[in-house]
Amino acid sequence: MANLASSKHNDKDGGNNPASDHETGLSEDEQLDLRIWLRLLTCTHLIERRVRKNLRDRFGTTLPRFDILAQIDRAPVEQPMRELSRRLMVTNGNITPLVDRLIEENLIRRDTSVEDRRVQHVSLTPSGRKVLDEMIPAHSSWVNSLMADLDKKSAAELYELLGDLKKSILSAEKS
Amino acid sequence: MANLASSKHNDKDGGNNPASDHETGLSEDEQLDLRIWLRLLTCTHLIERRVRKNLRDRFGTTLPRFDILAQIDRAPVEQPMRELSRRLMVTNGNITPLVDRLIEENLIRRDTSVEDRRVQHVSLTPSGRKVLDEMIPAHSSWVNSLMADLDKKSAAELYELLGDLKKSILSAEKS
DNA sequence: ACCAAATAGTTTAGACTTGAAGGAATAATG
DNA sequence: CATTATTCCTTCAAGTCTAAACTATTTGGT
Repeated sequence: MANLASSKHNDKDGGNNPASDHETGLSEDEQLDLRIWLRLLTCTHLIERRVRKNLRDRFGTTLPRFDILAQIDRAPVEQPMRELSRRLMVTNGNITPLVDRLIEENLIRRDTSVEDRRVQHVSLTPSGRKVLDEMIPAHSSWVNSLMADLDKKSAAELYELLGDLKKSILSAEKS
Repeated sequence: MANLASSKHNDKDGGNNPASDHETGLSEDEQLDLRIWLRLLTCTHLIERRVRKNLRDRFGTTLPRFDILAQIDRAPVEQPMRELSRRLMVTNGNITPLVDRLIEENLIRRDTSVEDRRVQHVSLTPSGRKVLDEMIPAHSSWVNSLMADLDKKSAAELYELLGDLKKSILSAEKS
């Protein structure tokens, strides 16, 4: 779901703060941050919705399953489940049933690591490889077409600024 | 979940396309688009995770419930459920049980419209008003602190570029 | 007025996600 | 070594989300 909030919250400073908005009680900067957050969510939801629909219509699969396959493919070597959950930023308990499902569909394999028997290595089957080789360029083209109106310079700037935002978030999380 | 994909997909053009990456078979622009998409997701997930945790720890509630309350508050007048689902960009069937839950908690009310009896108007109760008045500034401060390292100019640019991206997505969806 | 089409909401089945608790294996410490 | 702590994964309950089918109501075209 989204995360909507900025609103006409009561102004409690009596209008003494010149940088505050009488409707919200928030400073301009605070408002801008919230607006960024809302746009971020909007863009993410719009893209996700399109990708989900296309994955379902054209490949009969779901975004989480595709994400797992793509992440397995992305890694240089066999990776443990913990790597999947870390990279996909979801909890461990989420990965297990998704992997179960992909194994049922014969798209991936799960093998207990020889060095550490707690670890489960996950890898693509030939069948999974084949399916993914069709899905990846399709997925890329969907995203590409959604961003088609963004010129190259804007795209590069957006990429940089999102990097700055990410850094800011991570630095705030640390403290 | 995320949506990971760019990957070392096989290069099928035999290296004849000067703008393509031998590892991915994608042009630079296509790669940039995918990278933007991944960063967008990362930022969204990081912020959502923090907001969810704070809502749970400090208010014992969830993000979807907060979103509903905030969206009701945000509207100038009583709004029908369809407005909620449209603005929060979720399906209708999702809103109903969330509203049911908030009614149970005595935070909102649902009244059948007099003009059109299909329509259900949703509004805050005094209790909901009170709770929300505490949540909104808290939420704002959380987002604010996550973006603290972003200077004002960057924030303004990011906001604009996300607007451009949104426009691009919507224009692609139309066609 | 009649009736097909459209609209608002609800319900349902299936899927995903989280946080917390637990089991198995390994690492760290005395 | 023996014990404690940590790590990896699974299981579980509760909640969210979607798409599709359904009900109730209103609208539009005749």
